[in-house]
Amino acid sequence: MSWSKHERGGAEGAGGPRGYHHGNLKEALLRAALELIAQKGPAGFTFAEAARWAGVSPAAPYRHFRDRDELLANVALRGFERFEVVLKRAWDDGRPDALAALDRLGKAYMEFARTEPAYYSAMFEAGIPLSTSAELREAGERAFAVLRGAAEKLCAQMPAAKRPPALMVALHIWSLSHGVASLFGRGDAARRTLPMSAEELLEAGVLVYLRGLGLSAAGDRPPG
Amino acid sequence: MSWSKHERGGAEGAGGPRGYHHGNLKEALLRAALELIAQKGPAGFTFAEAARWAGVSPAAPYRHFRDRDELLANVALRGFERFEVVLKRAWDDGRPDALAALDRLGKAYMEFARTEPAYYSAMFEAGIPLSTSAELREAGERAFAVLRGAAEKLCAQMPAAKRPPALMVALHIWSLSHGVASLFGRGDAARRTLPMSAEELLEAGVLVYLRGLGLSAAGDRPPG
DNA sequence: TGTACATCAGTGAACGCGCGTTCACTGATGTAC
DNA sequence: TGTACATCAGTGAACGCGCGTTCACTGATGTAC
Repeated sequence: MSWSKHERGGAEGAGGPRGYHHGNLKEALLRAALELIAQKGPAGFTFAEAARWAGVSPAAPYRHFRDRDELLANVALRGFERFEVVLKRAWDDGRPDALAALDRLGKAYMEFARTEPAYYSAMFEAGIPLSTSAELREAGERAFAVLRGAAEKLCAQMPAAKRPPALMVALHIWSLSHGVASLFGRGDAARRTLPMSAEELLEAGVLVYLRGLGLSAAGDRPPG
Repeated sequence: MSWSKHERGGAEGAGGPRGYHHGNLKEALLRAALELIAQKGPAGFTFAEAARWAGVSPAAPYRHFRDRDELLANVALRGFERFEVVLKRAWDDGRPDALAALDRLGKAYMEFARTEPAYYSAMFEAGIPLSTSAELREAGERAFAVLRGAAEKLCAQMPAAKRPPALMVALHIWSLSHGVASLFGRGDAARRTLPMSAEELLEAGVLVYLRGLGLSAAGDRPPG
């Protein structure tokens, strides 16, 4: 790896002419894919165009990725890794208390979907089988594990007699977040309009849900 | 319209040779699109292949649809219409009571997503702007109106002082349903695995949510 | 420090393919009289 | 009932295009001595 010597930005342009070797083509291709997905969705992204965008011949990408799908899967993998980091930071081990931390977690979820639509769709909407690679599946599970950890902390606050399964709680919160994000959370033309922000909608939904679980601190009057 | 004379099935095959005129090509193309979307997703579906599948020359579809997108939008339109019918039947004006009817509604939602994945992805995941046509937007709104009507009936049962906005309730239920459906509800390779059925997950989630709204009949102990 | 060499990461030309789209056309259908 | 004609819904050949993929190749880099 000689990346440190040849660190380069995205496409050709800023940085003057490059030599015969790109130096960091794999990285540049990942960024190109991200850019193209953001522009036209995971469907409208081609291997050839990624190469062009990276300023390289159409044969070059084959040195780094078997095919288009492998590149896409790598984008999704990286997306899960970032997602995990973002969610973990927001959750912050449930400090100062689980409810406040969960609120941040929801906001972070929506912010990720909004500001990284390309990652988000590679991860959840590109139809990449999780079986593509063990690495991908594990990265996805680590991201989900943050939600699950949050659910466990919440459930631990409840009296054992009326404690729901933490896994189920995590799945509910994930589903609601994903539903809000994909229906209302993005800037596409395909977006549905809404009388409130997606963040607010999600926050209100989670509060109602938690109250339903019996978490008494979770808002004592109906939200609106 | 001479369809009654020439009523035909999907692709060429059963039914013997057809004449110069197909007789019901528009219909056949819609079915072909549906079939192809089901097989390879909304991305992997081409105008030319739909024509081939309908047993017709590649130029023929242009008599019925301006381009690929218009055909896709028609699939989505028809999907919303069917979705509305299915949801309405399940809701059945809230008989015998709103909670039982809402439970049926949730099951119907999931069943539609599961048995009609092609419609479902054309409607929600193909990235077709709702602004494509007024017809499409209105069909989408009519389908959502069923959920909204259900939310209104539920809210009406609550004391006015603690009554949440029905629109918000409808959006929460829709988001949760869509989230469960798209993460766990379909047969793709991209599906996530789950320790329970998607229907059960959704039902449990809705119950918790309703309890959070203060609907006391909505299950008095935590589900699991 | 210099030289020879292996390895790596690119090139660029070529290919076959399927798609979208157009065009003048033609067979079938429906209708006016 | 029959004939002439307008309209409609197809054909099929052709085109340009961009993609995916391969191939022998070559320039740059790193390393052994």
